[in-house]
Amino acid sequence: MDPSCTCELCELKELFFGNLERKYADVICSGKVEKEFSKGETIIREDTHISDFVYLKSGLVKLYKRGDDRTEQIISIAKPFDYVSLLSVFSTNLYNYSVTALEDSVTCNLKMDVIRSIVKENGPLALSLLQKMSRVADAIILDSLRIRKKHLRGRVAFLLIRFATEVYFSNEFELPLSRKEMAEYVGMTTENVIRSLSEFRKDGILKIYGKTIQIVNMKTLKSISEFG
Amino acid sequence: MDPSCTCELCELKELFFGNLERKYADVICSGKVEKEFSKGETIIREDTHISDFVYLKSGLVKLYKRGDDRTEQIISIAKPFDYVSLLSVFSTNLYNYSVTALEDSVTCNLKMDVIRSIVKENGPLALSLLQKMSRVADAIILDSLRIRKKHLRGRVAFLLIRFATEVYFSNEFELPLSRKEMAEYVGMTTENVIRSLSEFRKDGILKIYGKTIQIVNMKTLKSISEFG
DNA sequence: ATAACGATATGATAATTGTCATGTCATGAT
DNA sequence: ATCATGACATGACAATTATCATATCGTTAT
Repeated sequence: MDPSCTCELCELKELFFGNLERKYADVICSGKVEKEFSKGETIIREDTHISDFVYLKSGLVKLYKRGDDRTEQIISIAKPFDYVSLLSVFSTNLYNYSVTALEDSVTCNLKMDVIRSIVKENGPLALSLLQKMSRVADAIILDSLRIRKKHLRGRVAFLLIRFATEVYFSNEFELPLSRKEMAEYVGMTTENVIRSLSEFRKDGILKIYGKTIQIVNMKTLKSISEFG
Repeated sequence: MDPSCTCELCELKELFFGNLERKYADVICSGKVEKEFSKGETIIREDTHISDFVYLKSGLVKLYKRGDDRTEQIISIAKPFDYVSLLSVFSTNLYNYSVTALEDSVTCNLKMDVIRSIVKENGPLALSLLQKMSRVADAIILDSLRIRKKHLRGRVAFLLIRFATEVYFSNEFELPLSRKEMAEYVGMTTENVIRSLSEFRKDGILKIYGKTIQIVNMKTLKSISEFG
């Protein structure tokens, strides 16, 4: 294997390389390209031709669909090694979703036709991909169902808890989303998301300094997320 | 290939057999079991151990998630050869969703461990499955986004148009869902779904005889579905 | 420095949806 | 035959959310 191909922390390594014979590993190694994106930069634009299989190495991104006017619908927030381009990639020639960096991010890109041809010759790798895709799709669908059961405040609480427990591992963090984006994710209005945050602040559940959120009363927030 | 293995109309044939050498085809053929379900019978119950890969040969089913009390959230309505157990099957040991027959249905069941082991040895088959799964997941997610953008009336209109154009291929059909199930699919209350239907009837857009729906003014219904 | 803009914030009001009560009808159980 | 039950239906009212107006603040462009 090409020694320069050292994605030490990269799940790609497990995903692909654990299942690859040397000859394929070399093909992938030599074909992979790392790309850096600053916060706010678009990584994938929907309705664009799919040429690359894109994997997130570091950073944070949003997966979303553009609307008619200036509205977007956010489908999910992805941490490193979550899917990214994994959906649609095998079913169509055009990306169905857009992806934008919420924080400075690095992706690892591989040519789709290389992936496709290697998948054909490598069952274990294919099985890994099936598992990965299955997990990603499930997570998106289940989250969406969870959110739909809640009211405004519950949705906002859910989102905050997500960031605290699964992205930043801290009760204090800087929101990677604007209020508008939070609204696009939970399917409510920007004003109403702001109102919820203000209420949480007034109730002593949160402290808010611009985009910095400190969860003071996680217990209450959790119960709001569950019921509301 | 076992000549008794004649799923003439079955997509499984294309999916598997087109990609299988004779020895694998025989394994699958001898392992497959057809099961019949009457309308209303449960095909898959969530939180149950996944042993089979289930494919819908004929009929119509709903994919849904059970709630706390007596509520369900319907995720999608599946025609023959749409996914069915395709989601979650590769990622977990327990079904994440339940599946129930909306019309008399026949499934083709294959043992998961057989599928898994064959996938490992057969790349092209794996690629077919990846494409299939990708398409199914995308359809569910995109539909869910489409529905969320609409108001009550638009959601109901959307659902009716779906049945007319993609399931029954006719402007007159018998609803396979109760009003309650329609509500569970579009994410609104049963009463409000009924109200929408009544309004459509009063406006001369539909004729309703119990579960039989006749779409009189498809053009208006479509515009309601698009805006509403 | 100033203007323009977008993000954040809040209030008033309108629109939409949910909840509860009530009633009919068809169906199946006793 | 009668009763209980659940699906369908409608109205009145409450709860929730959206829309519109307005204001502040910080940032960027000129």
